[in-house]
Amino acid sequence: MRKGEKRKQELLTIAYRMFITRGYENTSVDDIIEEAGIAKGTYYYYFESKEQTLEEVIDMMIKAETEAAKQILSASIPVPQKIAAIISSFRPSPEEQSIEGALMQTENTLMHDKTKEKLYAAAVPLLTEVVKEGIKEGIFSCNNIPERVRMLLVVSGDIFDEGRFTGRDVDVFIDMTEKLLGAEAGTMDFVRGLIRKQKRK
Amino acid sequence: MRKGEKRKQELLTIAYRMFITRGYENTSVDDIIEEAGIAKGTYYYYFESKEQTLEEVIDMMIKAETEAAKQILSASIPVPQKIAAIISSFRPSPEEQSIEGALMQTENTLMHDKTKEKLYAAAVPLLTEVVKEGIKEGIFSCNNIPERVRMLLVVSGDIFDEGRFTGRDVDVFIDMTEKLLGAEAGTMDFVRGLIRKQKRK
DNA sequence: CGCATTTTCGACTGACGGTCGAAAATTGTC
DNA sequence: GACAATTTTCGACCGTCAGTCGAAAATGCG
Repeated sequence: MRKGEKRKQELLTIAYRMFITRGYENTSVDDIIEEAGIAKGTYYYYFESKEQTLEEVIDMMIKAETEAAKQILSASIPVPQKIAAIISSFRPSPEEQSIEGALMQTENTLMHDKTKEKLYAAAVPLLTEVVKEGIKEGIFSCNNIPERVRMLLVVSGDIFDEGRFTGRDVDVFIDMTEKLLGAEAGTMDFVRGLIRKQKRK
Repeated sequence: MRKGEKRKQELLTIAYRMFITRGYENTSVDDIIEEAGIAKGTYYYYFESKEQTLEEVIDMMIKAETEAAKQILSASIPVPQKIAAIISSFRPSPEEQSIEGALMQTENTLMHDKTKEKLYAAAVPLLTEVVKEGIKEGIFSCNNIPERVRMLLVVSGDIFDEGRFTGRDVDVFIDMTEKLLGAEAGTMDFVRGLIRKQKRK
C-alpha cells in the first residue's frame, strides 16, 4: 500500500516531465514505462488510461499553481499587483513551454484544453476575492465579478501563452482590464514593466 | 484531371460531414473510405495525411463563413448590428455542434484549435473594417482595432461556443464590447435579444 | 493501336493504447 | 516459520489506426 503510492507518484512525475517536454501526443505509454523501468501491466495497474494520467498530471500542476497563487492572495502588496501576479502564476512556466514551442502548439492541444477549464475553476475564485478587495478599497467598481475575471483569464491566455503578442496587445489588455474592473486609467500600467522583464528571461 | 478534382471534393464533403457529426478523433480514415467506397491508396492519392484533410475541411468551412460575413459587411444595417451578425456568422452552426456536444468537447479539441487561428485570420480584418466604419460614424472610438477585435472574438468563443453561458455572461460581454470599442453604454444592448432568439431554436 | 499519365487498388507495416492470466513479492495470522 | 490472502509486477498478446507501396486498371492522346 505504501509502496503503491510511491510508485504512482514516481510515474506521475515521469509522465509530467515527458508531457511538458515532448508533448502529450508525442509521449507513448511505452516511453513512460521504459523510463520508469516497469512493465505495461504495472502502468495500467495504477492508471485506467493514458488520458487519465494526463488528467492527474494536470491536477498536480494546477494544485501547485494554486498554492503559489494563494500565497500572493494573502501577501501585503497592492491589489492591482496581486491581480497581475496571480494571473501570471497560472501561466505555463518556462519549463512547461517545452523546448520547441511551435511543435507544442499542434501536438499538445488536448493538454492545453484540459488545462484550461481546470485552471479557470481554480483561478476564478481567487481572483474574484482580490477584485472584491479592490472594490472595498475603492479602486475597482463592477458587478458580475467571476464572469469578468474569467474573461480576463481567457484573453490573457490567448495573448500571453505561446509568446505570441505585441506591445499593442499589452496596451489593449491593460485598457481592457481597467475598464472591465471599473478602475481608473493607469491603474494597470505597471503591467507593461512586468512583461518586459518576463520576456528578457 | 477533371475527375480527380471531383473525387477530392467528394472526399472533402464526406470528411466534413463525418468530422462535425462524429468528431475528428472518432473518424478513422477507414470510415471515410468505406463511406466513399474507395480504397486506402486512393484516399492517400488525394491527401497527404488525415490531418491535412482536416486542414482543408476547415478551410472550406471558414471560406463559407467568410463569404456570409462579407455579405453582412456590405449590407445596409447599423454598424453595431453588423458586428453582432459577423461574429455570429463565424460561430459553429447548429449542425456543426454535433449531436452530443459533451462528447465533442474532449474528443474534438484538435479541430477546435485549428479552426480558431484560421477563424481569427479571416474574421479580424472584416470586423476591423466595420469598427472603422463605426468610428467614422462617431459611435465608436478606439485605437489598436485589430487587437481589440480579436479579444472580442476570443471572449465570444469562450462564452458562446458549446452553449455554456448565463445571462450574466452576456451582460458582461456587452459591457466589455462597448468599453473596448469606446461606444456609449447601451449601444450593444440589442444583443441580449438576439441571443434569446438563438437559444429558443 | 500503342504509349504515357492518372487514378485506383488492397495487402502490408509499424506504432500505439489497452487487456489478461499468471507469476512474484508483500503482508497478516496462527 | 509456514501458509494463505492480497498487492504488485510481468510481458505476451490484441485490435485499431494512420500511412506505404508496387502493381493493376482506367483514361488520355498521337
